[in-house]
Amino acid sequence: MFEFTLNGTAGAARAGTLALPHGTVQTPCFMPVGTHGAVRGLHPDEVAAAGAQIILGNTYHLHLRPGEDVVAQLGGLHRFSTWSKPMLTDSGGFQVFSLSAMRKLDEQGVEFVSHIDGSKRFISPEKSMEIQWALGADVIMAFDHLLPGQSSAEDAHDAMQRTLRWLDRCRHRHGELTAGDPNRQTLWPIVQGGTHADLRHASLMGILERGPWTGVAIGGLSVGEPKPAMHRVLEGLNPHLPVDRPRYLMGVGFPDDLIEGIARGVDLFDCVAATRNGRHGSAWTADGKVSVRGATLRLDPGPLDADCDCAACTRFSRAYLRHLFVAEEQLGQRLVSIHNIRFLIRLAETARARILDGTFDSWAAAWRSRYFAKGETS
RNA sequence: GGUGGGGUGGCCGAGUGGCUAAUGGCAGCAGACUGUAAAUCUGCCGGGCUACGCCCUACGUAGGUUCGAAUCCUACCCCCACCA
Repeated sequence: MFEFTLNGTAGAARAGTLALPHGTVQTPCFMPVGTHGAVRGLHPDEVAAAGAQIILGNTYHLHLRPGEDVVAQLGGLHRFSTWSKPMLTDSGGFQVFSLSAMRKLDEQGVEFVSHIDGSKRFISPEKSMEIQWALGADVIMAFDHLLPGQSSAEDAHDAMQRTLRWLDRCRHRHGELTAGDPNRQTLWPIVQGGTHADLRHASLMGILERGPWTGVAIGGLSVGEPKPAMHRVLEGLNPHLPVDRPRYLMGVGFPDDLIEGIARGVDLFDCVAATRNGRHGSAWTADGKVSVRGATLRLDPGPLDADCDCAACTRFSRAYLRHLFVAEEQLGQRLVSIHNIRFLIRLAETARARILDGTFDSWAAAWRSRYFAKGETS
């Protein structure tokens, strides 16, 4: 269980297969985010129909509501949500970052003020493991400390070292929890270190010393740093990452980020942008972004993206989708969310095919020039 | 026909002498969003410019008072309510 098989490579790009308790995942792969145990706005069948092989859940949010005890009593997150394929939960580490204004951090852990009712909640590495074990995802993440993208070397060093110390505690507690059932859930560590090459290297070395691991995540990117900085981090880590383990670039990304990540050896991605932008009326297409509310779509009978096979593109016109947004019908938000998810999943699927047939580089080059032809940024 | 109330930018609606090209809201337009405190947030929104400044045209219509009027006065037009 948790084995990763490399099926082929093209330069740094890799195509693999990851075996998890609830199924296998073919990589490269985009994982939709379902913070509260649901991909926002979508039915699990729609998520599966979009080609999702694995989705995320969130420790912090599910801990607050409904509580991991409730989820456990209802049979775990898979049964509770009826999502039967693999699942990964984030540790709450991202909330250390995103809720920085309402938390207090020390070596022991992080005290959050609940954004729901103002109550104080304490999450430590051990607590995160306990919550994630109760939720029951196939893959769980270490509780880490991440910082804004442009943090100083001193701050990044501090957070990176804390993340390593917390990793020891995560591993210890998770080992206790899974002792009787080691094939049910696996824990992945997270490389931190900001945009500082030496810190990233030290973080990875610290992680590998503590191994073995069934996968390695790269966190703390796409949090405000310039894109080339993220690319340099990935390039710096690539030669040192275990070849036979999946690499998960956390919280990334936009379509071009998937291309650049895959080209630099990343296997797994997750990002809320597909669903959030979908709800906000921004769709990705092979020719760049399309604002679904845009006046130019008013009488456009064509699909959002002529190349797309999603539930929105195979049936509805741009004019109708625009109408739904203007009329504030939820169907519009749902359809564009489905489209964006399908777009990223299909991008990863195509990348995999191109890696396997050896044409990844030329395909990626053509993809970039078309996607950015209109001069857009992402 | 009489009495009272009212006519403000695409719509609704503030504003009762200068700080008003005119508060708000809606509609419209554009943009942002990366391990989800987001069905959210931001900007533009009379016209024209050799534009972070200037010039036009604007508060029913026409005239008047005033250094200065959406704001005061007069006439007219229209709308609403009630009374005949």
